Amino acid sequence: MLNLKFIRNNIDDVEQMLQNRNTNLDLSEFRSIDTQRRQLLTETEGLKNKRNTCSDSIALLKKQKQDAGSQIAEMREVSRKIKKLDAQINKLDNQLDSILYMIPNMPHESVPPGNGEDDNPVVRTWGERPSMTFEPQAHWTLGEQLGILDFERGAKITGARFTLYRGAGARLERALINFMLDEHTNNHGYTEILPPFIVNKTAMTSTGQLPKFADDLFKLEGLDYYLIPTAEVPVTNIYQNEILEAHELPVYFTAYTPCFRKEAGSYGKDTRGLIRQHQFNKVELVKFAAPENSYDELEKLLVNAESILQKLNIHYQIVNLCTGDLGFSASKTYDIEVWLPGQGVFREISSCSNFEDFQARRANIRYRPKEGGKPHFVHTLNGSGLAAGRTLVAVLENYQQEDGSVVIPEVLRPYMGGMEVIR
RNA sequence: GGAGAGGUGGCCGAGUCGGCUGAAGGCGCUCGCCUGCUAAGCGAGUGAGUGGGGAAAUCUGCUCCGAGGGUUCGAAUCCCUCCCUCUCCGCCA
Repeated sequence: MLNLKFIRNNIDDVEQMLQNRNTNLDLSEFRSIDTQRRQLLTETEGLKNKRNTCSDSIALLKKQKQDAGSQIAEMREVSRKIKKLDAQINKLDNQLDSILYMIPNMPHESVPPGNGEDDNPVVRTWGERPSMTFEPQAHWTLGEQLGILDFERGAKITGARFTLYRGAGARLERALINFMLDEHTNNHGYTEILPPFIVNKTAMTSTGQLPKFADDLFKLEGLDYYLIPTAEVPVTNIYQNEILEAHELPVYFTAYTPCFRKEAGSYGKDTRGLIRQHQFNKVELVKFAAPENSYDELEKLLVNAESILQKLNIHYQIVNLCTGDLGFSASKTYDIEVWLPGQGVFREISSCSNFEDFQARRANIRYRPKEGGKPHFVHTLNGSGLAAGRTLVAVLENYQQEDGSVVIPEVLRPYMGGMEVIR
């Protein structure tokens, strides 16, 4: 969330930002609650000051065995007033919080203006479209023909948007996960994490999934526990309510987890194939950085994610999300979009974001600056490195051959027991 | 699931019959002194949040001893609820 004082002092900018992000939120309520709250706060603090000093003198009187009856009677009245005021303030605090939690992050100045995904400028492109002398197939056709993806049985076991992997398909997904983790831990300096796949409400609120996006989460019956929609949630919360030392920053974590999303509101979208599942696998990259170099860290994180596709030798492009397409918690986001010949489109395979102190403020993650003094909020970043299911889609579609077989990319073969082709 | 113990500042750890304890003592850290360097020693300082005054150094109010309620003029200290940790027993991957 944003800093209360920041909103108070820059309310016009915040309202402009809400417009740019197509967010329908009126801040007039915020204004009135905020001023009211501050009035009551001054009042109650004055009374508390009186109570504190009086309590001291009552203690003194009692020690000297003198009568303190009249003061006690007076303070009884004061305490009653304080209790009443505090209750009012508490109510206002809750109202204020619920507004604060719904305000999205301020975009960084380098974020281009725009209404939606069509306005995202392409930052750079890597590689080329594979030249195919035949009509490329979509991955769902390839996967079913090869017997490695079984959409019907997945739906039978659970429902729509659940898929059964089989044989070389299951192994290929596992190979991709292991390959990615090895790259990030061995070559990019990340520490591997295996976090809980179920988290509590506090963790979900810290990273921004709650309260606004409850509809997209799977909640466990009768508990305040949720299935994670991304490893970002448990991994960012590793340092919830902690103060790090400046020399510890930046911290790099990578984690494989399954991800669970309801995909509410996307009925009829990407219904075929592996693109939009309720459960998918992802290797995530998470960073905690000092504010002064968090944007350098974002560029590096992006490069780390890209390197996976480069080693797989798959064509992709990078877009800079515009104000209208930017996620709720992010200040800036790059999407990596991979080329899918079977569908003839670029599809998002990774989303790399700097959240600045937006999540850190919610999660209360701070660090003590080198020069000493009060702790500051860290900047948090994360990005997919990459979504494994969609990477598998990209491999199938880009490495397909005319006969429907799929060549396994060189770098994955050691992870596939030396297998070279799936046929 | 049953029985018991406990949750205090960056860490360890005191806190008596509720009141000069935002918190003793120690460690760590910072600054200074001293020894040729290192180690040791000596002295001083060192929690967080939020509000107000001042150009600033800084001064000042309020809150915080797992979380939330309650009792009281006053609670880290008493009562209730919840959460977490540890030990033992049972069960289980």
